[in-house]
Amino acid sequence: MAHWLMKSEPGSYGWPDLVRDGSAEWDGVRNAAARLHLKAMRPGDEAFFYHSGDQRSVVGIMRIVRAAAPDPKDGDWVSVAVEPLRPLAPPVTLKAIKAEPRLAGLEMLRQSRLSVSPIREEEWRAILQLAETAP
DNA sequence: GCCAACGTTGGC
DNA sequence: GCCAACGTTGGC
Repeated sequence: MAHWLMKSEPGSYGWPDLVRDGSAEWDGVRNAAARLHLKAMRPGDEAFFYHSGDQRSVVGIMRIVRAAAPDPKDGDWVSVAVEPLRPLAPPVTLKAIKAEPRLAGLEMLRQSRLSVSPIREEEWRAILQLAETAP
């Protein structure tokens, strides 16, 4: 099972919206590198839900429930279907991520504008640990 | 509000 | 095919 990180502006679609909806089509991605990552996703993969903008935190974990299919709004692009698994309480802030040496190689730090990025196994565990040990 | 990073567009 | 200009994203 692979792990991912997916960003959204909470003002446009946030974790609470996903929890309310029960599932969502993760569409609107218009970046070639992000599209490659979407296409690599398999049902059962897990992804962090990251709030960009003011919050700048990983706020929850979701599960990929359907592989990539043509984006309903534009068939040149793709979307996957996701479901919320559980919130990260407390959220893991970008600040905490940057302060953790084990996360120095994180793709989302290297390319801050990339909205869908892969997360290595060790990195996934390190972020979960940050959530558990946060004050 | 500004700026860095990066993608896209259009002129040549 | 190159590159300058411009637009967007996201962090500070």
